[in-house]
Amino acid sequence: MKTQDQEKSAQRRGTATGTAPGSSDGALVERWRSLLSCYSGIALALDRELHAEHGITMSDFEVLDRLAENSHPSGMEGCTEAGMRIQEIGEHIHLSQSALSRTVARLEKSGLVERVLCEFDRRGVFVALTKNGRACHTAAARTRLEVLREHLAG
Amino acid sequence: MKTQDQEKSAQRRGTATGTAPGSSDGALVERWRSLLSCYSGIALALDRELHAEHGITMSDFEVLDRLAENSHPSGMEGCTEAGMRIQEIGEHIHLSQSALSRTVARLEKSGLVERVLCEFDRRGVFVALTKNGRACHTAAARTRLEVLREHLAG
DNA sequence: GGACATTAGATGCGGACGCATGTAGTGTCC
DNA sequence: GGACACTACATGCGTCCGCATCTAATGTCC
Repeated sequence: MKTQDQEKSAQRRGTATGTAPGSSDGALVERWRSLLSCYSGIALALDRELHAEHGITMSDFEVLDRLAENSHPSGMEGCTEAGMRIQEIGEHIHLSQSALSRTVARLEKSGLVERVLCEFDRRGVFVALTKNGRACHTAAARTRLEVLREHLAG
Repeated sequence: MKTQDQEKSAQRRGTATGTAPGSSDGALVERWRSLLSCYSGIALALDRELHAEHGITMSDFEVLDRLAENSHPSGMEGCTEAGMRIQEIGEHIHLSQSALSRTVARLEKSGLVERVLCEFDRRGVFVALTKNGRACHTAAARTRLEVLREHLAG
């Protein structure tokens, strides 16, 4: 189906697992491994800390973070929260639409965000931080920083 | 509950979400976001491709990869497979012990690895690539490379 | 050699994910 | 204005994960 030759030549170079030819391939895999390792370590620690200290997951925090960013983008905001469309959040987060929907549901159940039906487009939903949600985000952001300081060369 | 001040000052700097004080903190968060984004994109694509083309997950592939590395570390190997202890694999992979155990079980069920009871320590298990397992790893390694080339600046 | 801590691996459990699909509400074209 | 494609979000489903715990086999100390 494919060229066995490519792999054979890789083996001939003696570096196993495709670490062979132009060296850029090997370097690519090496970069990926390093990325994976770095991410995994931090994600594990961060998820654990966020869960232990604030009862939320990394994804939960990401959503809170987007909402917090959005609500005081320039330090000037009168209304407590205008809210963001779920879709809009989705554009700034690495989560499937379904996972995002459930994450918002979870956050709502925890009282950290509010869902407000959109008047203009009744399919849509606005999501806004509650008071508790903002407090949780503030505290969790501090936790994030601590974890990053420890695990991301600081 | 905590110092609103810190967050306020962040707002004053106008960059939201803790991008404020010593700049190293903000940079740290920025690096983390970048790492997260980079990882998420690649992981999603890689997992999809591996699943579609070889019916395995990223974790499955990682295990196959460790086994393949181990079995012909210098291009010189007579015996088909000596096998690796699960524990040993665990030292080189970012997966909990339970997840690793299940991953090996999955791979065995798919006929990609064999489990051999260890004679010396009857608690232990040796895991070795089968012929199919090696073929799958070879093919999947090519897939990985393609995905990395596309998603990791290559 | 028998009691006790320790280790290797398996497994029950609940949570989060992505994919596919369902369900409203919206735009569009005739 | 009614049919039809499309959008925004929710949900059923199967899978993978980590944590806690269990089991069986070593070691260890007396």
